[in-house]
Amino acid sequence: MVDDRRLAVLRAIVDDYVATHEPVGSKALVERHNLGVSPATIRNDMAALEDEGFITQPHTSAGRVPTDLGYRLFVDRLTQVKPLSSAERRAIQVFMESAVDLDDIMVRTVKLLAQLTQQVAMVQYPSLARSSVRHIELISLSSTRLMMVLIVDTGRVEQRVIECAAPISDQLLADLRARLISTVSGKPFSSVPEVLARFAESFAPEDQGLVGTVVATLLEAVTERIDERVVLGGTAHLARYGEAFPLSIQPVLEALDEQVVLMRLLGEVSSAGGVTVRIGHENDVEALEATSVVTGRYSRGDQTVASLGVVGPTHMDYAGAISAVQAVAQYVTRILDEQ
Amino acid sequence: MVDDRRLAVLRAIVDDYVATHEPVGSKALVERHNLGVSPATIRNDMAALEDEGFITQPHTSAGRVPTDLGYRLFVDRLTQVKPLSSAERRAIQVFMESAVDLDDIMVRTVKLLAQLTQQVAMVQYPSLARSSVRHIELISLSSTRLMMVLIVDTGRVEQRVIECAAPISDQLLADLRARLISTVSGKPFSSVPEVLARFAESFAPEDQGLVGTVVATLLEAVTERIDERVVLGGTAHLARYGEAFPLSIQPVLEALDEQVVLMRLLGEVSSAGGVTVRIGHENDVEALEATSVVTGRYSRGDQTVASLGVVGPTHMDYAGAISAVQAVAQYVTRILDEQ
DNA sequence: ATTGGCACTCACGGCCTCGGAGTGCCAACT
DNA sequence: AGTTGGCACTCCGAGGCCGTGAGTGCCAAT
Repeated sequence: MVDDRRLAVLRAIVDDYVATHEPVGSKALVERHNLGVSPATIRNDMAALEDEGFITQPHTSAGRVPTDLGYRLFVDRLTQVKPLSSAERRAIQVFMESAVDLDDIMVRTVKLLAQLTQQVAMVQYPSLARSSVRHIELISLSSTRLMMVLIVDTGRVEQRVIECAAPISDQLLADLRARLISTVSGKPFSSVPEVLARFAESFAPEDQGLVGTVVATLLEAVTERIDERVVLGGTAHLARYGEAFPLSIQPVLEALDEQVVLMRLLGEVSSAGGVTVRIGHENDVEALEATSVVTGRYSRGDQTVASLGVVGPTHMDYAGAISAVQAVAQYVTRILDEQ
Repeated sequence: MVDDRRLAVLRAIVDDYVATHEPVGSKALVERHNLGVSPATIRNDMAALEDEGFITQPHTSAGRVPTDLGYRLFVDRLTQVKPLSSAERRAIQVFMESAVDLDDIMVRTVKLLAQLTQQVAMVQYPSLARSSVRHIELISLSSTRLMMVLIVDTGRVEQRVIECAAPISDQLLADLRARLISTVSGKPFSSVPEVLARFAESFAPEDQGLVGTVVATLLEAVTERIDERVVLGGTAHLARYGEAFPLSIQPVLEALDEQVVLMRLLGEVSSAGGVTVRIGHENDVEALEATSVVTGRYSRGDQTVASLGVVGPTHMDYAGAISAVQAVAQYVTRILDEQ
């Protein structure tokens, strides 16, 4: 009973604060939400919530504001994702379906996400699909060590050292090299996994272990985010919070300017398939202490391709952001599959 | 004599205002710059400059602030571009030389430019170089009208209608189509002009007019900015101007979020080879009324490839921005040529 | 456990004052 | 004519001073 109401109070505080961006007091709370109790009772609950670290007051005799911990609890326990309206879904569909190519899809996606959430949106976007193999080389370093050199048509060069269980004969190496070259060179990264699917089978059984290792290494190199890109959109939404934003938006913009940071934000996704929310200092990027990041993953076929998400102030509409990220990720996945 | 001093005064005002972002008065002016006259004289000059529309006062009994027109005059007449220090040049060289591929060059360029100017930098970057022709089709619409359909390997489709001076025989059309396909399909855009250089010559003299038209149309389509991209960097610098920035930075960010706007900014470059400066409302983008744009062009070989530039408040360091844009454009050109 | 009452706190907005920087004008000087 | 010093005037902005009101914590009563 008591605990239930406390949660309700927390939810109400978050809701109000998100809506108004102003500390919320006990009286306003009972008026706006129909909790069937008096302000005094709420005050007690608030004191308890403050003790537990979920809310805080900017100064004595001001209303309460949720802490990062408060948002965390709110997100974990209270949010029921509100599905998008059917009108929204239709709009998304139309907007996305008119995309021309991969670049266009990404640009549209980021626009869409920024629009839906009214936040800064980011879409990670493996250029895998556009790179292709120019050449591949296998060099023997010692009897059990190989170096694989992969030359991408963008001019980039990737090197890997491969440790083999058993010594490799020069002949096998030459054979493997030749067949590998003829199989993958000129092929776009995206098709390499397919092309190599049955590659090992054509070798003698005793060599398949080694071939498998080499193939696996190559696949790893190709699948890895070699040449990733992140598109950013809706940065203007940051400016909306004027002075209300804790501190200036400058550090945030600086952070978002760094590809590396964006990658990290988008990379640190929970293994679970759903949407991840990182609140305030849960982001280990210092400049983003006052922001929350909502990320999701999208895929093509049945392999995960990359992530997308939004960045906004901690006092954001989590329910909306989560459902938008989820929905957009789904649509992108669908569009990619259709292509 | 008089006019000379007035220009000196204007320059001093711009210098001071750029440095301090505060309206500059007559007394401060004579103190900081050693104009050999008294404040009263300066006041007279200021009054004249104000009459002519070069400066203005935010309110009575405040110092003067340059108008857009004032900046224009300043840029046109007074700026002597200060060359970069040799240390700067070396740093640029090192930074740029370690670029891996085209993408990397662009990312580095935009970073560099933002760093040097402490402004928002943008680099236009024709993906021409990366697109290639998948297929080309010629369809007869009437005896003198053709439709050319160009399919790019990114999946994009370009259509052009070609009006011919004389009727075209089916046979010529079929021949042209076949030879065009075999000549350009699979070729990267960048090589198409070269590949088609002597294409028309292999046709019968009486057909060369038509073939020339078709080739010209194709070249146009290929050379045109079909699939251009713009990278943006240093947006954080906008936030530096806090409230000092006329109005909020939101509209500016919004504008910069739009590829289309960026294209326009970078596209409207004076035909002259040098650096173009557009000040305040000289940009016909409304949101950028309070900003100036400095753009330059870079090239690969001897054909102009694309533009780069910076966007900042009208009270920016024009001399620095101009020289930085110029220098970076030169370096990019050099790097591209070396590749 | 909940509630009404009460005294206390403190940010915020309005109001006023005052200093100072800057101006325009005018008369005097070169 | 151009330059200069003097002078009265304007007006922004910082600082100080309330009064108000929302909000709190505590306590006694239900």
